[in-house]
Amino acid sequence: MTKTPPRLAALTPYLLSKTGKAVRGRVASRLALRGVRMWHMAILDALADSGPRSQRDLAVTLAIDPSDVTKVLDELVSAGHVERTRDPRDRRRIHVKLTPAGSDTLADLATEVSAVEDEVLAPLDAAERAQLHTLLTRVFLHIEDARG
Amino acid sequence: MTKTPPRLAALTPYLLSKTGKAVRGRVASRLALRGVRMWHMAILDALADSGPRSQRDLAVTLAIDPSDVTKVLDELVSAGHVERTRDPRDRRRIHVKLTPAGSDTLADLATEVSAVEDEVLAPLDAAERAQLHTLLTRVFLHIEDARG
DNA sequence: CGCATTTCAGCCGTACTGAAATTA
DNA sequence: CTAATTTCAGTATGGCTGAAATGC
Repeated sequence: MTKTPPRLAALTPYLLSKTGKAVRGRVASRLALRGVRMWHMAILDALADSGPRSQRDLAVTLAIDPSDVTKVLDELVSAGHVERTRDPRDRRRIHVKLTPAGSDTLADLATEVSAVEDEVLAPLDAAERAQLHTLLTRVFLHIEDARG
Repeated sequence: MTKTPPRLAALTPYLLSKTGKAVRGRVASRLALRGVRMWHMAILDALADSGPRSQRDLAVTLAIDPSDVTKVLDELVSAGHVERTRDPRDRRRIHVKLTPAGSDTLADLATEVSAVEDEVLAPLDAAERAQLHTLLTRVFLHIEDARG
């Protein structure tokens, strides 16, 4: 029984921060069963959505540090989920491409996240879930472009 | 311009995790200006809400590791925000009490958090903010008692 | 020369683990 | 003796910084 102090619970930022952390933890646990972490999935997702792209692009799009992109890609490559190839037109750039295996894995990971979604949003009916998603999306977009 | 991959944006857990993290970051920056971190405020809040209590109680209530409670309290004590006294009836326990200075500081911190709330929820009107808060509260409570 | 991209080595803050010291 | 509370020391992890290597 962990009754949060009322003053904290009254603050929306606190609720956002706390539920966000809890959700992240659950998703991370699930993904760990498949041997990946958050950034692995995010990168696979970005590649599936917008096709092959440079590491730099991935870093900017996902707001992740370029040096961390390198590490995550090292693992994704050795797992056979993505392929790295030098861009012949600008040899500084490295193009990253999803492999069929990576695509399959991504589908599995999405299933895991959906499972977490069902768990976490259990107390809400379909309309309420949609409402929450809409409100969060608006807040999220607002935050996103408030920082470039 | 950080356009999140559509597949990720479609997942409520992702939105929760991401906005939660962003909000946490903003709150942390604000609190840092006053020389404190999240847990400092959470502990001050818990003390303001329910009066003096043992470190163990604080740890359980806030779901923070007892050893971390020790460290945070070290800082709160030397800042003059709380007082530690041994419980005479059970000398293993240490009772923690808010000082007037701590109480004042807490009020300031709450103001900072409210400012962040206004920033973050800017795109929502009053009714929508209330809606979001209600939905989040239900999800939060559900998560909270799903883990003891 | 300046600038962009990738990579590496290391640091820092947070959270967790394990064990000691004290008291019940 | 077992269990509860506080504390300390060490560990692991993620995100960050700074610089090197390469190419524009």
